[in-house]
Amino acid sequence: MIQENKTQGFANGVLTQSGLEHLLGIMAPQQKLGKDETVVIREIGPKIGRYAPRTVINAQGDQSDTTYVVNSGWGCTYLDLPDGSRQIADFQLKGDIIGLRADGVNWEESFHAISEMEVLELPTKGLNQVLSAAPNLAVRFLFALARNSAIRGEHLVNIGRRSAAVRLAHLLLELGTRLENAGLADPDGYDCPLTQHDLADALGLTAIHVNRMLRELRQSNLLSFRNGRVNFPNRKAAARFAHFEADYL
Amino acid sequence: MIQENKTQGFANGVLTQSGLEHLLGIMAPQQKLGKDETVVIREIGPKIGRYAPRTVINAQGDQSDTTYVVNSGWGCTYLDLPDGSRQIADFQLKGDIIGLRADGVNWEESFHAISEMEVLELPTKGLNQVLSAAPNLAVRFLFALARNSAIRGEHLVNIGRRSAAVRLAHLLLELGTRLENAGLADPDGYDCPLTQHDLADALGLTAIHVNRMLRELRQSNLLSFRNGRVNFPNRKAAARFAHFEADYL
DNA sequence: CGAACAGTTGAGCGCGTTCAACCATCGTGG
DNA sequence: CCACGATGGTTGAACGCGCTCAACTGTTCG
Repeated sequence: MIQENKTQGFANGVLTQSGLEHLLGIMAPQQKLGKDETVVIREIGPKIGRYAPRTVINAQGDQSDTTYVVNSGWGCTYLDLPDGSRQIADFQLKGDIIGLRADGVNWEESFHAISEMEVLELPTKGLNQVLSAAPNLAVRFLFALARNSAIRGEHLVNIGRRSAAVRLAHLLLELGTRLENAGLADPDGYDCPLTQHDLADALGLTAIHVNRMLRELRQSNLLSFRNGRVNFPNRKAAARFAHFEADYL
Repeated sequence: MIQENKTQGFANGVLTQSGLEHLLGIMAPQQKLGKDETVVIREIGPKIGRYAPRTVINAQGDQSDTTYVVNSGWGCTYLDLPDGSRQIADFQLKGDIIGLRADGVNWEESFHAISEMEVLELPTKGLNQVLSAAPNLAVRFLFALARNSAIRGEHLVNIGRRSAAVRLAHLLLELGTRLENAGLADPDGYDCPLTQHDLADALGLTAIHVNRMLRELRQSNLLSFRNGRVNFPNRKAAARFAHFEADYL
């Protein structure tokens, strides 16, 4: 039990009942768990995928018919541009869904494992049957998608209208809150596998400028990010500085 | 019939069967229309809302329990910032849904009518019942939300990684394609009720710079936007310039 | 040991901003 | 009927945030 919590994984790649229930709960905490949901999930033949850090799970333009639900680890979805740069749309943590879309619509983003990841893989084509059999599950997916849309809206505000330092602080606060909501961090900080380059690609900045802004934030005693660890020495001040309000998560 | 198509509205504020079917089709064109869908929509007591141009339909933070589906006109969802500026997350055209989310989650964006709008208003709390009665409809909502998420992803790329002129061209091409998909425009141009200020707020720019970039695009013969009309004298060149690919829509 | 990768710091440039005028159009009231 | 204020659009000048280019420092891994 303690071991399972520590790794946040399913035991030996087996889809345990408690693990699945826990995951669905985090996917959409507002929606109480229906008894049928786990049953129906199992009926559509889910697989458990494990991916090494820094591997591409699904590439831009792939004709994949898989919908993913993150169970452990950090991922990101991004778009590559012709000039070689990329833009990360959002980061995926436990309970986030990726790739759900209409049949025949190409998957125009890439999905990438940042740390080691364990994901639930569901064939998208079985979705229709799943929903008709378990309306609770349909609502759960809807809510998860709605939150995803809200997160992207907040990222748009961040990139479009905020200065580099505020942007950076906002993103690091968001990630901290999301980890907390998934039961994976406490308010004073968290382990973060992102590089400065990842942050830059998510924030529409260069890695060099991210580096400078991190120094500024550290020297202002608002937050620090060094050696894979984010710390909030004064989280209230950081939230005020970044205009961060967790309501959208 | 011709009159209805011209105004793209329901007759006299009445929810006609053909109008409703048409709207659901545009919401998620990939999904063929189930017989039960319109019936169930009617069961949850939909209203038809009409809004004058430049009015707020739903304000940031409102405890609204309404999900909207645009039937005619242009809207936008945006977030206001403490410094008085705002960021438009996306524009809503016919078939787009707004406000779908979990119970108890605040609506953290504002929804604004840009032109005169006609919207279908559905009580969000009835959603659960709707989905259990009509799984086809649930899938339709899922697909509409997934497309919305994809559009926001593309907007993130736009704002995060492209120059002002490319950004602007990309957005105007996207809006043109979306209007075409809804049967409201042809490839050479469309009527556009947006101000340069609206465009600026969507693109993370100032209205002044939008003005300059529009002049540049016009002088390059890529596209023009004057007096409420967008024209594409050379759409292929414009699409190449903007790296616009319509796959995500 | 050396290659590859992530992080760090400095100097100078340029895109998009701010500030400031000014014009055109339109609805409104004296 | 024109005066007017409000709104949207247009243009110029100068500033500054974040970029580019460049160099250098760890650290990890073959």
